[in-house]
Amino acid sequence: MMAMKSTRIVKEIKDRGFKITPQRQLVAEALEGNKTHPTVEDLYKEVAKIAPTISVATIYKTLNELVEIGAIQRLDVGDRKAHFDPDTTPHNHFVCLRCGTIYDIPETGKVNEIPELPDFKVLRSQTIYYGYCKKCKG
Amino acid sequence: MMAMKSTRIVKEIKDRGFKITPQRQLVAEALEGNKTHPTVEDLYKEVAKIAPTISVATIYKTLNELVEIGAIQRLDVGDRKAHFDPDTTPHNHFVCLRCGTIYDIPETGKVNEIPELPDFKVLRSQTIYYGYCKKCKG
DNA sequence: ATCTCTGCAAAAAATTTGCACAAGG
DNA sequence: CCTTGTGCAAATTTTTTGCAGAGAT
Repeated sequence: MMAMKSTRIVKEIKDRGFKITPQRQLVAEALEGNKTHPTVEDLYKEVAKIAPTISVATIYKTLNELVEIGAIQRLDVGDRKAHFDPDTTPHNHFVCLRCGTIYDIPETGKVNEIPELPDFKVLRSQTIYYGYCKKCKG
Repeated sequence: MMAMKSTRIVKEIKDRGFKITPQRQLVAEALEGNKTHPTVEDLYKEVAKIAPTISVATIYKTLNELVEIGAIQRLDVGDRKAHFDPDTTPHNHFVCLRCGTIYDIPETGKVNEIPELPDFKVLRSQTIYYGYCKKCKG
């Protein structure tokens, strides 16, 4: 039996009636508070340190569940890999075109305002800025 | 020899010193003024009607070139397929979560404003709205 | 001739699926 | 037991790459 830290994500898994398995626990812990916007591979490597027999398929399944229940969000920045963000509150992202790092950008109020679009029911929005970060623009 | 319509995209290909081949001409024509945000497959099918021997690899190569020279833009909306948009002027997109249709949303001024981010050199931004379109929200 | 571009096929990368078995109520 | 979840492997899907030959100056 492993130590069962009860994180926010773990709680959301429970609330939705999913079982807390060691695998889900580890994926949840790897994501909780994680600001690096990891890919599936990143998370797989991270979790595999502790549970070396876990399979990538389980990571994919778990992540898809977490996205479906709204515990985390998927982030597509154009590198053809899914990134995952445990922060589901309104905020934006900056992607460095040179090093690929994804930074959180606090919402400005203006940008995150959802305009009234007569023919659409808008549920959420997502703004991505592209450019060069401090490390790379020099 | 085919009819060589000189579209904006064709012009940008020329200006960059690339040759205007029948394949590039057809991909350019398929994109010019296209508001449907087609995928590679969409474009392949479209172009293959006229040039049945064209290969998907050529479509990919052409599209990547066009994106690199800034003649068109790549659009990632979360369905794990690249979409392409010949409109490179500032505007946003709405993605219907039910039918997957991508709609153009005119810029509001507010949303497309790029905030001053001290540690970043912002080159462009991209806002995507998610929800249900008129056809699907009923 | 030379340089570029295309088509084919193979490879690579990312993600999903099917199924037998394990785990836990 | 019965349901749910895992791991493995295979299958799918999307995209890239290598190379020989075609085409255009």
